[in-house]
Amino acid sequence: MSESSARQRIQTRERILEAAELVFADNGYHDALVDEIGKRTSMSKGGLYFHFPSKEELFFAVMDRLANKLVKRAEKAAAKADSPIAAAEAALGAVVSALSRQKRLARLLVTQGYSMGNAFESKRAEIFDRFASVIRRQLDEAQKAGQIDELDTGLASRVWLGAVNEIVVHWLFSGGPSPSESAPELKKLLVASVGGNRPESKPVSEPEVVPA
Amino acid sequence: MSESSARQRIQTRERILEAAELVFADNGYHDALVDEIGKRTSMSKGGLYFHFPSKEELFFAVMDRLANKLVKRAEKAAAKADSPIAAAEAALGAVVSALSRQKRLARLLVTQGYSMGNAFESKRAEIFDRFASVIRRQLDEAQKAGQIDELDTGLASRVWLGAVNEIVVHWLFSGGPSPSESAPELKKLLVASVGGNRPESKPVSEPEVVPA
DNA sequence: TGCGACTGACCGACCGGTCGGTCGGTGATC
DNA sequence: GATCACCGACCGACCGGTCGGTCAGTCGCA
Repeated sequence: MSESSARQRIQTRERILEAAELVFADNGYHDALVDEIGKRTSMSKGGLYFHFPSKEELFFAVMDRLANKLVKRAEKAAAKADSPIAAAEAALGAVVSALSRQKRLARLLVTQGYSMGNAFESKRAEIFDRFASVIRRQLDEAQKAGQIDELDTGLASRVWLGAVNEIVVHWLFSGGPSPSESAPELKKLLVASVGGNRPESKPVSEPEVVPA
Repeated sequence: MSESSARQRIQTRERILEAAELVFADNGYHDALVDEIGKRTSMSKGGLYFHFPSKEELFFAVMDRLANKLVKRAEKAAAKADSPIAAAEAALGAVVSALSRQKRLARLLVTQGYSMGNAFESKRAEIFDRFASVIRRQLDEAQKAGQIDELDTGLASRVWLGAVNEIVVHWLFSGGPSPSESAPELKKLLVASVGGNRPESKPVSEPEVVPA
């Protein structure tokens, strides 16, 4: 049964990725030990190296998997909204609420990558660009619809992302308020930054909470 | 002459700090070698360890020194402005222009710290809080003066910081436009985010360029 | 019997930190 | 002003723990 064995294979990979996610999130790339990932997977180091060629590749795989999940979540939230500006808000809200619910996930995406050293740069850029372009697409639509000012939506999307990033980091490092707590006020600021709320925009409902 | 020897002492410390700044900026904490710092200082490892108790302490000293410089610069720029909201813009502009001029400095402040691992968290928090409170103070003033909306200035200052941070990182990692290039548009977005530009606010002149 | 999945002992490069030693200068003593 | 004790600054060979990665071997299934 090459069928079921293939299934088995990706299941094992998944198991490893999940364990690796935990370990990387807690310790950062450099301080994460391959042996520790092995322990959590109940698999030896050699076993891990059968499935992934290096610690670095494993880390990238973890990051890709997470970014995929989150981007999809953001896009889904955006699709449900009934106006472009609301969609942008919804996408942002979805990300914020997901990160708020899972500190580890937040740590991993937002800071732990850097501990890899300069090799992480292009990966970071790739992932953040994906998020930025989700926001950006909505802002472009909003602009076409006349909901917001003429402006550089590429820059604006990065401002939004950066804002979220900082709120999350502040929460993680300084014990600031949970991002989801600040979300309403944060959305107000960001929408105002692009000149939204023309006559008045209806408030956007929070995305419902679904397990990751 | 304990006088001149004390002077000598801090001069040597300064020499080390400068070399360390380069090496940490280029390689990140973990990939930076103490030996390399020694090479650049024309001093042996033992010599370095005479002046600093550990690699970690040396790194923190480098970060503190930089943060001090930049915060002072921001405060000076703010002091020159003639309205609170202009002061906030000026402070932000000063930081952006300093970082634009020195990629290495930008790298160090904005990303390389994380490569130290979780030990860096509190240092990062401390440094960013210092910048945030410079912005925040101005926003508080602006609010008192009725220049901007009622809002959480703590949150807003972090939004501003985060935005700058992301613009800088994007420049560093993805070869985006220089932050100083985006600065005017960026300022517009951020001022709008706090509801500035009431009747109209006069544009703020760029801080003059002085060597760091 | 062949093969994919997995084991775990082992390797060796790497690097922060140590420590015995060197040396130029300084100031007290005669 | 010569001698000497002393000290702070610095040297650099070396140590020792760590950890990513390897590989010969095992096991079970088809």
